[in-house]
Amino acid sequence: MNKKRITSKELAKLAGVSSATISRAFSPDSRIGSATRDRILSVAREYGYQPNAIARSLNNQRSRLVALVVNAIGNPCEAEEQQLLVHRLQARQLLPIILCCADHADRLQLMRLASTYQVDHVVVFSDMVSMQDAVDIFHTTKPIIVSFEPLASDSVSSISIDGSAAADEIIAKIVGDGKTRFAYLSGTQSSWIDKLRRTWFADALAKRGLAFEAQAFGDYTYDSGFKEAVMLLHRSKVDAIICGNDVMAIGARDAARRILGKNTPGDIAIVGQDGIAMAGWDCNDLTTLSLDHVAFIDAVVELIERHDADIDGPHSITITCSVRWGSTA
Amino acid sequence: MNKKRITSKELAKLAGVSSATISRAFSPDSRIGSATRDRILSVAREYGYQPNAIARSLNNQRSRLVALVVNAIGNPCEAEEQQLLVHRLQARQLLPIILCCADHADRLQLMRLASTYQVDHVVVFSDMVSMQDAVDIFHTTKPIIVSFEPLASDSVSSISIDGSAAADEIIAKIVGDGKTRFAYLSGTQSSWIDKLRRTWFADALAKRGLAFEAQAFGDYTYDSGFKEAVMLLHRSKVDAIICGNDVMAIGARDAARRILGKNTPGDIAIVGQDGIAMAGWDCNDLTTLSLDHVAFIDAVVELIERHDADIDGPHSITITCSVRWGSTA
DNA sequence: CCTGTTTGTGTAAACGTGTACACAGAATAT
DNA sequence: ATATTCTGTGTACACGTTTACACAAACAGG
Repeated sequence: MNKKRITSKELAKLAGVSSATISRAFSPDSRIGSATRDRILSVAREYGYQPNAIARSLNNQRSRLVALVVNAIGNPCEAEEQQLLVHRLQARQLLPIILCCADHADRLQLMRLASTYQVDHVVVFSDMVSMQDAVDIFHTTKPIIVSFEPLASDSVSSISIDGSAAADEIIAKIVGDGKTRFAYLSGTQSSWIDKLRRTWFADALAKRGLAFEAQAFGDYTYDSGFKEAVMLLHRSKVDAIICGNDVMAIGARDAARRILGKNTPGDIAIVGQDGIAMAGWDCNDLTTLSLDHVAFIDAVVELIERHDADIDGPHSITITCSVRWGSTA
Repeated sequence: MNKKRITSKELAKLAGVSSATISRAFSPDSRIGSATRDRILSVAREYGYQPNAIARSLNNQRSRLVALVVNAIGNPCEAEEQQLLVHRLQARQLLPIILCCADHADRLQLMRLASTYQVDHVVVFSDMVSMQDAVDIFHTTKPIIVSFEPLASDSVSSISIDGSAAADEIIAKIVGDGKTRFAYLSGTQSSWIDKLRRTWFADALAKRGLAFEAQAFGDYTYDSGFKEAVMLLHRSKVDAIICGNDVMAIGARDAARRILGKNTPGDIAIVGQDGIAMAGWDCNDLTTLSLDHVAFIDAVVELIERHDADIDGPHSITITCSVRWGSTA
């Protein structure tokens, strides 16, 4: 049970070779006789030897650890992407370390802690961390920022997301259905990502001589979507609500139906953003500005691989959003 | 940007001390003059020095890394607990490495990889990994198994979950409402956790002279809940479905309502398990056998701390479930 | 003033790898 | 036949810390 792990030197003695040869047996492309290798591997299996990755990292200057900075784990909008990314990383023998923190100061502290572990790559999903903070903390690593905005430089790679065309499609449909009074339900007060998403819709409205009549601020949760929608609908006579994410949209839909007896899309149109799996569930069937999660994570992996191989290529990739049409708008 | 990280020896030269003193400046309880420490810390800040955690781990034999073996990240039932645990770990300066793999062989391979990193603790959430596998792979670490069943030994700690009383309450209510024909919708074919959960309800039924009339197998997803419920309701005349988790219960409810026009709880009673936040959303309002996530994670942290401090105490903790009453049963 | 303790610091070894270098022997070329 | 390459292995050091030990200086009590 609590047996100590065997080291390469001890195994060397057992196999009658030097510790260097042990190391070679575990390195695929190294000069070693195949008979020796087989013998070593067999003895290694017998004694349960595995090279110590910590020692190897120290020597190699490569830890094969990847830090993922995220807002939350439970939040479905991020979770689907996290899941995909974790799988892709693991297929490349990279281990993900999750950094997830509600408080901003704590989050920076946490990032500093992770940087101490010499992570090879950093993926920042969180819009709460500025590019500058990430670069300062991981000055040795070149972080990958998921930014919704192309801000790559020589020290940061970025993936940006363009939803303007999809937003235009959605607005066209809703306006075509005769709706004219729009509200925007933000996910956060401060985030510029939220501002950008809002702009996609605001521009589409402006093109048609319209504008948002009202705005409210939630926190990306169901409860905040519910509460803010109630207040919004009591305050003004809007007939369409664009929400910062899908979960809030579900909350808003529930509020409209339950508290005010309004149905979608007849009485009111409700639109989400993200395109999470739950949006497609029969009980939700949400119309939503949908991100292609696979393409998105493909892009992240692509950037990581370039970074790994020190390949110079474009450091910014843009993903275009599409629409998932449901029965709420 | 790609500047190399400064080492303790270099900093020592800059501060006019030896590298040992640098190390002491960063260790809270070590003999060092406070003037020296202040000077070192100030120089360190100036040059952006941080001790290399990899090197420290190699020396200390403690990595402060924790491996979390989970089934999925996106799955809400686990995600809430993962989120809580990650926060608690980070507050203790422990970094979580997520191991998440659909395929069983891959999962074992992944666990071997993580064990290579000398993780200090292992938390196995997954019911797909046997206790024996975990012990074999992490023979140096004493894994913590979340097991639903008290199987602690000197090499494994465990947290078990008892839902029998809550299941009895639920069955009492449903039978009291006049339902008699029960079906169980499992989450998996093979998992013994699923079997255990089913037993809680089966026992409660047996106490009242009843038994499950039908059984179906899904995979814990919404879609499988929907599909299996449709088949179940076409096949037999059940008027109550107990589901393996909340997400499947929502799928089953949608199927009953949409495909067969049956409403809860009048026509059919539907019960979930887990007590995820979504169960409380207005559009769901699920009756569910609910786990106290906070108590649960408290228990995990408790075991980790005991393990950390080498305190001998009971290695098994049991959490009792309660009922969340909704409008579906 | 001498002995004994405390305080602060440096020296050196250890943690477990990977790899540059050296070198012996085998294989190949001339 | 010798000269040259190639193959397989060992030796020794580096990676960046922490810490046991040694030691000088400061300080206490007699």
